[in-house]
Amino acid sequence: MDARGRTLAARQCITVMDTRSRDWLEEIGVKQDRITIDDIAAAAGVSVASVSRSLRDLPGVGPQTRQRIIDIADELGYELHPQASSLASGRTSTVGVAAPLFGTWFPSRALGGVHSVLAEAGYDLLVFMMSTPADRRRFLREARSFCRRVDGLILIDVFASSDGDSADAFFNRPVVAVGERLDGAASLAVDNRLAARRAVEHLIDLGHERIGIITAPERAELSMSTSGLRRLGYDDALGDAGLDINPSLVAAGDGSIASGIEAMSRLLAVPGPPTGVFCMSDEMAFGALRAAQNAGVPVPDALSVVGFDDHDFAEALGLTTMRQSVSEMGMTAARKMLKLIAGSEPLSELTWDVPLVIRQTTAARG
Amino acid sequence: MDARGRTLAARQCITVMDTRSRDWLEEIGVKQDRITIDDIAAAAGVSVASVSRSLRDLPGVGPQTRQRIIDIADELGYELHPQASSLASGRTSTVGVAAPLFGTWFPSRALGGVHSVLAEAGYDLLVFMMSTPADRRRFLREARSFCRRVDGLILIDVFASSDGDSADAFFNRPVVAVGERLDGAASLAVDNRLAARRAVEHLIDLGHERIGIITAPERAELSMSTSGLRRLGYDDALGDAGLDINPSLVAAGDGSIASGIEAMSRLLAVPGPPTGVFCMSDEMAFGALRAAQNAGVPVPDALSVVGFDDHDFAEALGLTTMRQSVSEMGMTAARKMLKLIAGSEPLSELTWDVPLVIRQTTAARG
DNA sequence: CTGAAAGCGCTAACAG
DNA sequence: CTGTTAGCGCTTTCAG
Repeated sequence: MDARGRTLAARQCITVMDTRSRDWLEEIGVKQDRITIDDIAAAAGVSVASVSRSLRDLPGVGPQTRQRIIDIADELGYELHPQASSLASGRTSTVGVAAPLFGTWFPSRALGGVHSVLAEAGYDLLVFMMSTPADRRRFLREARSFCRRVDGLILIDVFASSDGDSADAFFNRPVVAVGERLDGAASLAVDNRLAARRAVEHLIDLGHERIGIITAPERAELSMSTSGLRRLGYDDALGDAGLDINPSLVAAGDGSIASGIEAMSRLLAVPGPPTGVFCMSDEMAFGALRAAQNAGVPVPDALSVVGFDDHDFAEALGLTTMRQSVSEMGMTAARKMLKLIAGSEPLSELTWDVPLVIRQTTAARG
Repeated sequence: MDARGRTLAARQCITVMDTRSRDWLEEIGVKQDRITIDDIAAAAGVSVASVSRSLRDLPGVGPQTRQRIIDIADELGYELHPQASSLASGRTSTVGVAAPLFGTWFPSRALGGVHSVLAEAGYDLLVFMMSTPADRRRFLREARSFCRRVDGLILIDVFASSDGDSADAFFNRPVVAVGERLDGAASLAVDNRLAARRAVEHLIDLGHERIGIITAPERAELSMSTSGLRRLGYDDALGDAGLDINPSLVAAGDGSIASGIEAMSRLLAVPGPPTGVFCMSDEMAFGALRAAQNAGVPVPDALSVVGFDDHDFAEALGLTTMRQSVSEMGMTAARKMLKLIAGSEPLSELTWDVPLVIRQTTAARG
């Protein structure tokens, strides 16, 4: 350790220990920068085994001995060395979270939920972001070594092809998937088809008959992606109501506001324009709202819009939408992970409810 | 290892090894689940030291020996045990990122930038989220043990009081702060005062004289927070232009869209309402835009609005704003961290430029 | 209830 | 260029 490091370590001690304990440390011959379990054992006059047991609330230590050890460790500012502990025990006290893109609403929100419960349980979070296809390949390549660093893996909104091993076999760790079902993983998924159907039925109930849809992109890798399922829900609702599916009322977006603006503009330009529109994401719905405004089409008087997500902005903008409660999904996923790690539960597939939240962008057909 | 674990490990091997290598493994007596450096050494007929050197591109191994070792490791699907490596070397190949709230735009975006460069450099990311004051306390309490798990710490948008140790001394690791200056840390900060001044000057240049401001909350802990500095910039601009600072044109928001709506509504109700408004965040600006729309005040004809952030939505909504390029800030911070870890650079304070981006919500006073 | 001792898998001197 | 060896700091049988 260089001079600078030494100084820093010394300063740090000042924060942690009072004068008495520092003197004491020297008295008992501890001069190192880093306090180890041996120091505590020496200071307490016991073996390292007893220290380890005491500090981890394991049985096999007398009450007064234990308390003394804890007090001393406290006073000396002892801190467990995570890597050493992990090497010896095989546990890591860390869970991995892989998600497509943290700069994006859904995964960020979910990550927040996951973190809040895991932090409380004393787990750290190792993150792996997959924005690009290259990242996805990298993940597959590095996944196994990544997984050695964690006790479990939470996959947010990531698809894993099921050819070959199931998820827990491949990663050799318990895994919980949020947003999608996954073979060999506990999952927390949304019934996208049903939810979309409900959204469109809301429009139908309001008396709308020319109902458009702004779609999100398909994922080529998957036979039935979120987008595809939501599209089926749209078809279901229209079909059940005896309404035709009009291809000119289907506009493709890419998930962004800008694409929502563009798609809505196209829809508004159709000969018989829709009086109601279902958007596969709130962001596109925001765009749709803006396009309507630009075109002078009053919402909800001349146009009803329903979104999907319940994005943070949805309430303020009065958007009627399907609520995903992503943060809560994250928390639930984290709790499930904790149980899986403890080995106290089997895998399970939970379908997350997506209620309709009616606000100000939908109204009965004028 | 229980039966289930054993099975999984076996299945996993199938993915990684072809038949030949599996037979070979048994031949040379390897029967464990986890392949260690010793197995590679045995298989290659060399010492573990040579394996370690070869795999880490360290000098001191003959070219053909090295290649043979690499091939064998590859064939056997050898994977470094991170904790063991870390325990022995003292390095962790991980950097910590602490931020207030990942569900929020600024930190999420920054995290994305940080991750992209760190991932490429082979570092993992350990995250620590501080949404609540309780989280902040927890961070201070656990920071030192958290830091043992990382080679460096990136603080996004977190304030640390400077009483007591400087940052690198306290954490005993290199730290880079993004968003704020911090004693003992490299920093990447924005000149909030100057940027706000520029925003308001833009309005002044456009001929506006009654210029309102929608403020973000102060942080009680700090004498001069982001919000306070931006307010000073507003005062600077008005002062220099010889315009009065009218307290009734100052409306407080909390950063949210909803608060922006409310604040703008208040401003619009003032006897001499502003013709231009500077919002301390884009989100509040979105709210302001909506309030104007609700009130039938055309933007930018009767009201100019300038925000601060260049939020993802700003472009689509045509908002004139001060661009922070948060993702790039994150990338720059990460690169700086890499250099600090390598020990090749001193701390530095970089002031990040915040250019004005003129879009459609500002225009000359009509 | 307590201690001794054998590792966990890898790195890094130090010899040869 | 290569091998030997002594740890890194903690956990966990196994004895006592």
